[in-house]
Amino acid sequence: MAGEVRQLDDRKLAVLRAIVQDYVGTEEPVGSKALVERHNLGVSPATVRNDMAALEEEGYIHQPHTSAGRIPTDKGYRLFVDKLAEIKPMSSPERRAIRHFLDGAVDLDDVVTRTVRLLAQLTRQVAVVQYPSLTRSTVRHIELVALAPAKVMLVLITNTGRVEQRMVDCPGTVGETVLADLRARINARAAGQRLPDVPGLLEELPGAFEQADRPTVSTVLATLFEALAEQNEERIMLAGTANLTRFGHDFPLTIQPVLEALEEQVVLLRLLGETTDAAMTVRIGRENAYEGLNSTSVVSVGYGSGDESVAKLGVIGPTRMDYPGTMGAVRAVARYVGQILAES
Amino acid sequence: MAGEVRQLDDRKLAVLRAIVQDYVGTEEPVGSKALVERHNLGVSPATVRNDMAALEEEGYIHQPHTSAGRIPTDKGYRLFVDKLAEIKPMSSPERRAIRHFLDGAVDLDDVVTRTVRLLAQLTRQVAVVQYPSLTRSTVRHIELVALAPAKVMLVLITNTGRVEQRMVDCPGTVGETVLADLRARINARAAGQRLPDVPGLLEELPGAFEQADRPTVSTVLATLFEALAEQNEERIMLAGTANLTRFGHDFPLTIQPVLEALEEQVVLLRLLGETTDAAMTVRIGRENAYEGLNSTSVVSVGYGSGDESVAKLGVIGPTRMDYPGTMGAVRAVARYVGQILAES
DNA sequence: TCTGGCACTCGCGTGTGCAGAGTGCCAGGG
DNA sequence: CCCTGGCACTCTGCACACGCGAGTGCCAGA
Repeated sequence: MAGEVRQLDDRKLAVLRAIVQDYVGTEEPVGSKALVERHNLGVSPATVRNDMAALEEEGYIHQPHTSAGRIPTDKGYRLFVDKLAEIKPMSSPERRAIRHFLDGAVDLDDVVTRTVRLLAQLTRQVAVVQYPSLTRSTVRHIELVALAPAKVMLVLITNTGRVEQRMVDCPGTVGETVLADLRARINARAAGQRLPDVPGLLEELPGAFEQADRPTVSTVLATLFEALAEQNEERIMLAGTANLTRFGHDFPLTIQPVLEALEEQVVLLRLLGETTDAAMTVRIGRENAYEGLNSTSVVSVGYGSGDESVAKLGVIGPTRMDYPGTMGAVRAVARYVGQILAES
Repeated sequence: MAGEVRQLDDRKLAVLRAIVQDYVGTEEPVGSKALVERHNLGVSPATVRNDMAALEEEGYIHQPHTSAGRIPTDKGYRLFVDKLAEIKPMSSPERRAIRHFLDGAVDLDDVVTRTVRLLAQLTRQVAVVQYPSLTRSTVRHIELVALAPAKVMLVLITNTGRVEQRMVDCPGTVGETVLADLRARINARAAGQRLPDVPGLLEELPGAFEQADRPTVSTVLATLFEALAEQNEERIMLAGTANLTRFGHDFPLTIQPVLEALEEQVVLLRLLGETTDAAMTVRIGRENAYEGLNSTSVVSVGYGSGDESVAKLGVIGPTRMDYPGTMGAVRAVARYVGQILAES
């Protein structure tokens, strides 16, 4: 008896899976007859109808109008993603294409640009790539350049290749020897350290200088700390907005809030921020906090040069998306970007 | 008699102006009756109809269907922009708002970001701002940093605050003294020079070094020249794509090619490239070379820190746009950005 | 040269009718 | 007890017809 119950449930799940697959393919509500024709479930339309009724009762599917086919709900997609589908690995030509496309990059900007375009093209959706975040990275080098007697340029270079620069207006003239000394001391202590740890390591530094130079040193350090702390500066790159036109028929209504969301870096950052670091995150429809994205799904994952992720990337598309394929593409791209970053 | 002929022409032009203004406001074909009601031309609808027939004959307006009102053609807008309209100056509160908004910027990235957002908001259209181009700028400073025994980072800083960095893999170990010497020599000759002129000035440089160091020097210089020459790297910033949703009813058809165009930096760069430097350029509808933008108009102008323009900015909107207002906003923003750049 | 009048043309919104797809339910069979 | 075939029902989408209103072009008169 218990066996039969499970049997039943298995079939319902199969029906749900079939509905999701068909709907994603055709974009039209799917009916019982079409279902049995296209997938060879070994039962009749009537049986499927009963299962559909049950699935609707449970809230996994929904019919837009009384005599139309069924459409998966957010809950239905959720179940599909969690239990019914597996991430579809990229084919080996696809892998080669990815690798080839990313290998040509010359600097960090280029890596990010290429990545985001690639992802948009692979998934035919909107792609988002976050620049390797300052917080997670380590200091590769800090450079001080005297531009004018009392003007110093500070350049911060991270292990991920990111460069941040700041102008410093010093309280007085800065001697070249002092600057060289300061540069050496800063780098001796900070190089290789994680950015958030750096201020603690440099705190005592002004004490090592002569009284006269301390204001200058302090000013430079203050600017450096500011640059280190400025997490807001996390930048994001977008591509594939033109793919939004494939969204649906009730077009302007759906697309406008999405375009607005995409313009707000803050929204995007928060969106990616919700990604749990290593594992791939899928947010479906109303699961997204930002309501402009209530009819979209976000697939995101962290990427990084080593084991740990320094930033995130992802894809935004309609809830009706090809989840296995999208997840496969996102995962593959994230891996390769990680490798590229590790190499450089 | 000649006076009467001119009188007539003047009225036709007034009619055209009125049609453009009304159509821009209402987005609906404008008829003769509505026209005389809203603008007080001192004549009857019938007279206006005759003028309209003449204007249509000349190709300035066009009726979408036999019994509908008239819509300006590209040629009509062109005449409007050239002869019938004046750039509308910003009101003084608007000027203050612009100034205030832009003054808060801390670095070049920030200036560009703020500018593009401001422009999008003011015009309620898509704004495009080109980063100050490397070609036009001058060298402020070139920095060389040894990251590893045979790895040097090259940082190029321009007078417009732009920073470009490159990794250099040297043929052998690089001594710190050699590097310091090279740095000093490069800056002595290149600082203050226009970027395209720099390679010529540094050509002879390897000769000043010992035989053993020349390969390294040459490698570094080669990378520098490459960075200088790389005009392709001209970057562009976009904002206001969400405003595209206000385009029209035949929406997806119109908007898709536009979104595609906006994704192609190359297209945008060429678009801005067509701007004649100082004067404001307006490209209307089919005047745009890129056919995806055939139903849009582009208003663009150069901006710069001094007299001469280092880059361009502009706005992309439907051919049916408020030209005087848009041109006013573009001009005002360009001026203020120029000032900001000059100050920093 | 402008004006008022008039007949004409269409686009658009509304309403009706029909076909097709899909459902829910019920009774019968394994 | 579950599955199946059949049947009546519901609803959408589409095609077509119709009438209204906006707008025009033209003509005769001031």
